[in-house]
Amino acid sequence: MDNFGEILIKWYQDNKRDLPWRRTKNPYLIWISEIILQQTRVAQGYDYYQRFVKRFPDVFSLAAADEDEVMKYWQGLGYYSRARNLHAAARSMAGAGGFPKTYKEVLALKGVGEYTAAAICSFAYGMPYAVVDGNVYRVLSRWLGIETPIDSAEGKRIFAEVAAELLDKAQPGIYNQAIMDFGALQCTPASPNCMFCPFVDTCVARQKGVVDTLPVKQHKTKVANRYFNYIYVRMGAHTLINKRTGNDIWKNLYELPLIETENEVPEEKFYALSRWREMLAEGETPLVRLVQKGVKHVLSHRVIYANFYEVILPEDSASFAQYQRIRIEDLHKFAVSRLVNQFFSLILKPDN
DNA sequence: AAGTCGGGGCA
DNA sequence: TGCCCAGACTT
Repeated sequence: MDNFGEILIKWYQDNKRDLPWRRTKNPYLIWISEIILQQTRVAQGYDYYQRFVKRFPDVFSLAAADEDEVMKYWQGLGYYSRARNLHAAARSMAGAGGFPKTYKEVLALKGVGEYTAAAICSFAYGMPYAVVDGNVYRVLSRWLGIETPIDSAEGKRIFAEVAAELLDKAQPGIYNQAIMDFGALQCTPASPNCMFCPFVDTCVARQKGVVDTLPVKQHKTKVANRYFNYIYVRMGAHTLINKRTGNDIWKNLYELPLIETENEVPEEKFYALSRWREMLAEGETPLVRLVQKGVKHVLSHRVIYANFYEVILPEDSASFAQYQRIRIEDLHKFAVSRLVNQFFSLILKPDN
Protein backbone atom coordinates (compact mmCIF):
# COMPACT_ATOMS: atom_id res chain seq x y z
CA MET A 1 0.00 0.00 0.00
CA ASP A 2 2.16 2.82 -1.23
CA ASN A 3 0.13 5.16 -3.36
CA PHE A 4 -1.97 8.12 -2.31
CA GLY A 5 -5.33 6.73 -3.38
CA GLU A 6 -4.94 3.38 -1.67
CA ILE A 7 -3.94 4.93 1.64
CA LEU A 8 -6.72 7.49 1.35
CA ILE A 9 -9.40 4.89 0.67
CA LYS A 10 -8.14 2.73 3.52
CA TRP A 11 -8.46 5.74 5.82
CA TYR A 12 -11.95 6.34 4.45
CA GLN A 13 -13.11 2.80 5.14
CA ASP A 14 -12.08 3.24 8.76
CA ASN A 15 -13.41 6.77 9.29
CA LYS A 16 -16.21 7.57 6.85
CA ARG A 17 -19.46 9.19 7.87
CA ASP A 18 -22.74 7.45 7.24
CA LEU A 19 -24.73 9.99 5.21
CA PRO A 20 -28.08 9.44 3.50
CA TRP A 21 -26.95 10.64 0.07
CA ARG A 22 -24.14 8.08 0.18
CA ARG A 23 -26.64 5.24 0.36
CA THR A 24 -27.96 5.86 -3.14
CA LYS A 25 -26.84 6.06 -6.74
CA ASN A 26 -29.92 8.03 -7.72
CA PRO A 27 -28.48 11.03 -9.57
CA TYR A 28 -31.40 13.23 -8.54
CA LEU A 29 -30.85 12.64 -4.82
CA ILE A 30 -27.09 13.08 -5.22
CA TRP A 31 -27.66 16.29 -7.17
CA ILE A 32 -29.90 17.71 -4.41
CA SER A 33 -27.32 16.87 -1.75
CA GLU A 34 -24.49 18.44 -3.75
CA ILE A 35 -26.35 21.71 -4.31
CA ILE A 36 -27.33 21.92 -0.65
CA LEU A 37 -23.75 21.26 0.42
CA GLN A 38 -22.18 23.97 -1.76
CA GLN A 39 -20.35 26.23 0.69
CA THR A 40 -22.34 24.55 3.44
CA ARG A 41 -21.25 22.14 6.16
CA VAL A 42 -22.83 18.73 6.35
CA ALA A 43 -24.21 19.49 9.81
CA GLN A 44 -25.95 22.60 8.50
CA GLY A 45 -27.41 21.01 5.37
CA TYR A 46 -28.40 17.62 6.76
CA ASP A 47 -31.97 18.39 7.90
CA TYR A 48 -32.63 20.52 4.84
CA TYR A 49 -31.76 17.55 2.64
CA GLN A 50 -34.11 15.23 4.52
CA ARG A 51 -37.05 17.61 4.33
CA PHE A 52 -36.36 18.59 0.73
CA VAL A 53 -36.23 15.09 -0.76
CA LYS A 54 -39.23 14.02 1.28
CA ARG A 55 -41.32 16.79 -0.27
CA PHE A 56 -39.64 16.62 -3.71
CA PRO A 57 -38.68 12.95 -4.19
CA ASP A 58 -37.87 13.21 -7.87
CA VAL A 59 -37.16 15.67 -10.66
CA PHE A 60 -40.81 15.76 -11.75
CA SER A 61 -42.25 16.66 -8.36
CA LEU A 62 -39.67 19.44 -8.08
CA ALA A 63 -40.43 20.68 -11.57
CA ALA A 64 -44.15 20.75 -10.81
CA ALA A 65 -43.75 22.87 -7.66
CA ASP A 66 -44.07 26.65 -7.47
CA GLU A 67 -40.79 28.46 -7.00
CA ASP A 68 -42.18 30.11 -3.85
CA GLU A 69 -42.57 26.71 -2.23
CA VAL A 70 -39.04 25.66 -3.21
CA MET A 71 -37.73 28.90 -1.71
CA LYS A 72 -39.67 28.17 1.48
CA TYR A 73 -37.92 24.83 1.80
CA TRP A 74 -34.60 26.67 1.31
CA GLN A 75 -35.41 29.38 3.87
CA GLY A 76 -32.51 29.95 6.25
CA LEU A 77 -29.95 27.99 4.25
CA GLY A 78 -28.51 30.97 2.36
CA TYR A 79 -27.21 31.42 -1.18
CA TYR A 80 -30.75 31.38 -2.54
CA SER A 81 -29.65 31.35 -6.17
CA ARG A 82 -29.01 27.67 -5.52
CA ALA A 83 -32.72 27.11 -4.97
CA ARG A 84 -33.74 29.20 -7.97
CA ASN A 85 -31.28 27.39 -10.25
CA LEU A 86 -32.26 24.02 -8.81
CA HIS A 87 -35.88 24.63 -9.68
CA ALA A 88 -35.08 25.93 -13.17
CA ALA A 89 -32.85 22.93 -13.81
CA ALA A 90 -35.57 20.54 -12.64
CA ARG A 91 -38.02 22.04 -15.11
CA SER A 92 -35.45 21.78 -17.85
CA MET A 93 -34.79 18.12 -17.01
CA ALA A 94 -38.47 17.25 -16.70
CA GLY A 95 -39.03 18.68 -20.15
CA ALA A 96 -36.16 16.56 -21.46
CA GLY A 97 -37.51 13.39 -19.87
CA GLY A 98 -35.32 13.01 -16.80
CA PHE A 99 -31.84 13.35 -15.34
CA PRO A 100 -29.07 13.62 -17.96
CA LYS A 101 -26.61 10.77 -18.43
CA THR A 102 -23.47 12.49 -19.70
CA TYR A 103 -20.93 14.73 -17.95
CA LYS A 104 -21.40 17.43 -20.53
CA GLU A 105 -25.17 17.56 -20.02
CA VAL A 106 -24.86 17.48 -16.24
CA LEU A 107 -22.35 20.34 -16.36
CA ALA A 108 -24.81 22.34 -18.46
CA LEU A 109 -27.47 22.28 -15.71
CA LYS A 110 -28.10 25.61 -14.01
CA GLY A 111 -26.16 25.86 -10.79
CA VAL A 112 -23.88 22.94 -11.65
CA GLY A 113 -20.21 23.81 -12.09
CA GLU A 114 -17.16 21.61 -12.51
CA TYR A 115 -17.10 20.45 -8.91
CA THR A 116 -20.77 19.44 -8.77
CA ALA A 117 -20.72 17.79 -12.20
CA ALA A 118 -17.72 15.69 -11.16
CA ALA A 119 -19.40 14.74 -7.90
CA ILE A 120 -22.68 13.69 -9.52
CA CYS A 121 -21.06 11.79 -12.37
CA SER A 122 -18.56 9.95 -10.18
CA PHE A 123 -21.02 9.08 -7.40
CA ALA A 124 -24.03 8.18 -9.54
CA TYR A 125 -22.43 6.90 -12.73
CA GLY A 126 -18.90 5.87 -11.70
CA MET A 127 -17.35 8.24 -14.20
CA PRO A 128 -13.67 9.16 -13.70
CA TYR A 129 -13.96 12.88 -12.90
CA ALA A 130 -12.00 14.23 -9.93
CA VAL A 131 -13.75 16.64 -7.57
CA VAL A 132 -11.91 19.82 -6.59
CA ASP A 133 -13.58 21.52 -3.65
CA GLY A 134 -12.31 23.34 -0.58
CA ASN A 135 -11.29 20.07 1.05
CA VAL A 136 -9.31 18.95 -1.99
CA TYR A 137 -7.48 22.28 -2.23
CA ARG A 138 -6.46 21.96 1.38
CA VAL A 139 -5.42 18.30 1.33
CA LEU A 140 -3.43 18.52 -1.90
CA SER A 141 -1.82 21.88 -1.18
CA ARG A 142 -0.54 20.51 2.11
CA TRP A 143 0.49 17.03 1.05
CA LEU A 144 2.32 18.32 -2.03
CA GLY A 145 3.35 21.68 -0.59
CA ILE A 146 1.68 23.68 -3.35
CA GLU A 147 1.82 27.38 -2.56
CA THR A 148 0.09 28.67 -5.68
CA PRO A 149 -3.01 30.64 -4.60
CA ILE A 150 -6.14 28.52 -5.01
CA ASP A 151 -8.15 31.54 -6.15
CA SER A 152 -5.89 32.31 -9.11
CA ALA A 153 -6.29 30.98 -12.63
CA GLU A 154 -2.96 29.20 -12.41
CA GLY A 155 -3.90 27.63 -9.09
CA LYS A 156 -7.18 26.32 -10.40
CA ARG A 157 -5.41 24.77 -13.37
CA ILE A 158 -2.67 23.16 -11.29
CA PHE A 159 -4.98 21.68 -8.69
CA ALA A 160 -7.37 20.37 -11.35
CA GLU A 161 -4.47 18.64 -13.09
CA VAL A 162 -3.04 17.14 -9.91
CA ALA A 163 -6.47 16.01 -8.72
CA ALA A 164 -7.18 14.30 -12.04
CA GLU A 165 -3.82 12.54 -11.91
CA LEU A 166 -4.29 11.24 -8.37
CA LEU A 167 -7.86 10.05 -8.96
CA ASP A 168 -8.41 6.30 -8.62
CA LYS A 169 -10.05 5.73 -11.97
CA ALA A 170 -11.22 2.25 -11.02
CA GLN A 171 -13.34 3.61 -8.15
CA PRO A 172 -13.68 7.36 -8.67
CA GLY A 173 -16.79 7.69 -6.50
CA ILE A 174 -15.17 6.14 -3.44
CA TYR A 175 -11.96 8.09 -4.00
CA ASN A 176 -13.79 11.41 -4.31
CA GLN A 177 -15.82 10.77 -1.15
CA ALA A 178 -12.63 9.73 0.61
CA ILE A 179 -10.59 12.84 -0.15
CA MET A 180 -13.45 15.12 0.90
CA ASP A 181 -14.08 13.28 4.15
CA PHE A 182 -10.35 13.29 4.79
CA GLY A 183 -10.33 17.08 4.42
CA ALA A 184 -13.43 17.52 6.55
CA LEU A 185 -12.40 15.20 9.39
CA GLN A 186 -8.61 14.77 9.39
CA CYS A 187 -6.86 17.50 7.40
CA THR A 188 -9.06 20.27 8.83
CA PRO A 189 -8.51 24.01 8.26
CA ALA A 190 -7.53 24.72 11.86
CA SER A 191 -5.55 22.29 14.01
CA PRO A 192 -5.48 19.27 11.69
CA ASN A 193 -4.88 15.88 13.27
CA CYS A 194 -1.33 15.42 11.98
CA MET A 195 -0.36 13.18 14.90
CA PHE A 196 -2.52 10.38 13.61
CA CYS A 197 -2.38 11.07 9.89
CA PRO A 198 -1.52 8.28 7.43
CA PHE A 199 0.42 10.84 5.37
CA VAL A 200 2.43 12.30 8.25
CA ASP A 201 5.71 11.01 6.77
CA THR A 202 5.05 12.07 3.18
CA CYS A 203 3.31 15.42 3.74
CA VAL A 204 5.47 18.24 2.34
CA ALA A 205 3.74 20.93 4.40
CA ARG A 206 4.34 18.88 7.54
CA GLN A 207 8.04 18.48 6.75
CA LYS A 208 8.42 22.20 6.05
CA GLY A 209 6.29 23.22 9.02
CA VAL A 210 3.85 25.24 6.89
CA VAL A 211 0.64 23.27 7.43
CA ASP A 212 -1.02 26.31 8.99
CA THR A 213 -0.29 28.55 6.00
CA LEU A 214 -1.79 26.26 3.35
CA PRO A 215 -3.74 26.54 1.18
CA VAL A 216 -2.78 30.06 0.08
CA LYS A 217 -5.58 32.44 -0.78
CA GLN A 218 -4.75 35.82 -2.28
CA HIS A 219 -8.11 37.48 -2.20
CA LYS A 220 -9.98 38.59 0.90
CA THR A 221 -13.52 39.89 0.86
CA LYS A 222 -14.15 43.36 2.13
CA VAL A 223 -17.25 43.99 4.16
CA ALA A 224 -19.55 46.94 3.50
CA ASN A 225 -22.35 48.22 5.73
CA ARG A 226 -25.98 48.57 4.69
CA TYR A 227 -28.82 50.21 6.55
CA PHE A 228 -32.34 48.79 6.35
CA ASN A 229 -35.49 50.34 7.80
CA TYR A 230 -38.30 47.80 7.77
CA ILE A 231 -41.92 48.78 8.23
CA TYR A 232 -44.31 46.33 9.82
CA VAL A 233 -47.74 47.60 8.80
CA ARG A 234 -50.74 46.49 10.79
CA MET A 235 -54.13 46.98 9.18
CA GLY A 236 -56.41 45.04 11.45
CA ALA A 237 -55.64 41.38 10.84
CA HIS A 238 -53.57 42.20 7.75
CA THR A 239 -50.00 43.21 7.00
CA LEU A 240 -48.01 44.04 3.88
CA ILE A 241 -45.14 42.24 2.21
CA ASN A 242 -43.06 42.52 -0.91
CA LYS A 243 -40.99 40.15 -3.03
CA ARG A 244 -37.35 41.14 -3.61
CA THR A 245 -36.71 40.95 -7.33
CA GLY A 246 -33.56 42.96 -8.13
CA ASN A 247 -30.09 41.46 -8.52
CA ASP A 248 -29.31 41.78 -4.86
CA ILE A 249 -29.22 39.70 -1.71
CA TRP A 250 -32.26 37.58 -0.91
CA LYS A 251 -33.57 37.67 -4.47
CA ASN A 252 -37.08 36.16 -4.68
CA LEU A 253 -37.52 36.08 -0.93
CA TYR A 254 -40.28 38.12 0.71
CA GLU A 255 -39.88 40.94 3.19
CA LEU A 256 -41.67 43.84 4.82
CA PRO A 257 -41.86 47.26 3.17
CA LEU A 258 -38.27 48.50 3.21
CA ILE A 259 -36.49 51.82 3.08
CA GLU A 260 -32.75 51.38 2.59
CA THR A 261 -30.59 54.38 3.41
CA GLU A 262 -26.95 55.31 2.87
CA ASN A 263 -26.39 55.80 6.58
CA GLU A 264 -27.96 55.01 9.90
CA VAL A 265 -31.19 56.99 10.28
CA PRO A 266 -32.11 57.85 13.86
CA GLU A 267 -35.77 57.55 14.82
CA GLU A 268 -36.38 61.34 14.86
CA LYS A 269 -35.22 61.63 11.25
CA PHE A 270 -37.03 58.56 9.96
CA TYR A 271 -40.37 60.36 10.03
CA ALA A 272 -39.03 63.08 7.74
CA LEU A 273 -37.77 60.72 5.03
CA SER A 274 -39.44 61.56 1.73
CA ARG A 275 -39.80 57.89 0.77
CA TRP A 276 -41.60 57.22 4.00
CA ARG A 277 -43.99 60.12 3.45
CA GLU A 278 -44.67 58.92 -0.10
CA MET A 279 -45.82 55.51 1.11
CA LEU A 280 -48.68 57.12 2.99
CA ALA A 281 -52.00 58.06 1.43
CA GLU A 282 -53.01 61.72 1.46
CA GLY A 283 -53.96 62.92 4.91
CA GLU A 284 -53.17 59.72 6.81
CA THR A 285 -51.20 60.03 10.03
CA PRO A 286 -50.56 56.52 11.32
CA LEU A 287 -49.44 55.55 14.77
CA VAL A 288 -45.74 54.67 14.47
CA ARG A 289 -43.25 53.23 16.93
CA LEU A 290 -39.72 51.88 16.68
CA VAL A 291 -39.98 48.25 17.77
CA GLN A 292 -36.47 46.94 17.17
CA LYS A 293 -33.45 49.20 16.81
CA GLY A 294 -30.03 48.54 15.28
CA VAL A 295 -30.32 44.81 14.71
CA LYS A 296 -26.92 43.71 13.40
CA HIS A 297 -27.12 41.03 10.74
CA VAL A 298 -23.76 39.71 9.52
CA LEU A 299 -23.31 38.18 6.08
CA SER A 300 -20.08 37.07 4.42
CA HIS A 301 -19.39 40.42 2.81
CA ARG A 302 -22.10 42.67 4.18
CA VAL A 303 -23.16 43.87 7.59
CA ILE A 304 -26.76 45.01 7.72
CA TYR A 305 -28.01 47.28 10.46
CA ALA A 306 -31.79 47.08 10.61
CA ASN A 307 -34.51 49.07 12.35
CA PHE A 308 -38.04 47.73 12.55
CA TYR A 309 -40.93 50.19 12.77
CA GLU A 310 -44.51 49.27 13.49
CA VAL A 311 -47.17 51.30 11.69
CA ILE A 312 -50.81 51.03 12.65
CA LEU A 313 -53.41 51.99 10.05
CA PRO A 314 -57.12 51.40 9.64
CA GLU A 315 -58.24 48.19 7.97
CA ASP A 316 -59.34 50.03 4.82
CA SER A 317 -56.31 52.32 4.55
CA ALA A 318 -55.14 53.38 1.09
CA SER A 319 -51.51 53.70 2.17
CA PHE A 320 -48.74 51.33 0.95
CA ALA A 321 -50.85 50.57 -2.12
CA GLN A 322 -47.99 48.92 -4.05
CA TYR A 323 -47.48 46.13 -1.51
CA GLN A 324 -49.02 42.68 -1.21
CA ARG A 325 -51.70 42.50 1.46
CA ILE A 326 -51.83 39.27 3.45
CA ARG A 327 -53.23 38.02 6.75
CA ILE A 328 -50.74 38.26 9.59
CA GLU A 329 -51.40 34.62 10.43
CA ASP A 330 -50.20 33.71 6.90
CA LEU A 331 -46.78 35.35 7.31
CA HIS A 332 -45.16 32.00 8.02
CA LYS A 333 -46.07 30.70 4.56
CA PHE A 334 -43.62 33.03 2.80
CA ALA A 335 -39.89 32.46 2.46
CA VAL A 336 -37.97 35.22 4.21
CA SER A 337 -34.40 35.96 5.27
CA ARG A 338 -33.10 35.12 8.73
CA LEU A 339 -33.18 38.83 9.53
CA VAL A 340 -36.87 39.20 8.73
CA ASN A 341 -37.66 35.87 10.32
CA GLN A 342 -36.16 36.85 13.65
CA PHE A 343 -38.43 39.90 13.64
CA PHE A 344 -41.46 37.73 12.94
CA SER A 345 -40.51 35.49 15.84
CA LEU A 346 -40.40 38.52 18.07
CA ILE A 347 -43.67 40.15 17.09
CA LEU A 348 -45.70 36.98 16.78
CA LYS A 349 -45.07 36.09 20.40
CA PRO A 350 -48.31 36.54 22.36
CA ASP A 351 -46.80 38.91 24.93
CA ASN A 352 -45.83 41.56 22.40
C1' DA B 1 -9.75 38.42 -12.46
C1' DA B 2 -12.64 40.30 -9.27
C1' DG B 3 -17.09 40.81 -7.21
C1' DT B 4 -21.40 38.84 -5.48
C1' DC B 5 -24.31 35.74 -3.09
C1' DG B 6 -26.08 33.52 3.39
C1' DG B 7 -25.62 31.66 7.30
C1' DG B 8 -23.25 29.19 10.84
C1' DG B 9 -19.29 27.12 13.41
C1' DC B 10 -14.82 27.35 15.15
C1' DA B 11 -10.31 28.78 17.46
C1' DT C 1 -12.87 38.82 15.01
C1' DG C 2 -11.34 36.28 10.85
C1' DC C 3 -11.61 32.26 8.24
C1' DC C 4 -13.89 28.50 6.17
C1' DC C 5 -17.53 25.52 4.49
C1' DA C 6 -18.92 19.06 -0.91
C1' DG C 7 -19.06 26.73 -5.40
C1' DA C 8 -21.43 29.06 -9.23
C1' DC C 9 -22.45 32.97 -11.70
C1' DT C 10 -21.96 37.81 -13.27
C1' DT C 11 -19.37 41.67 -14.66
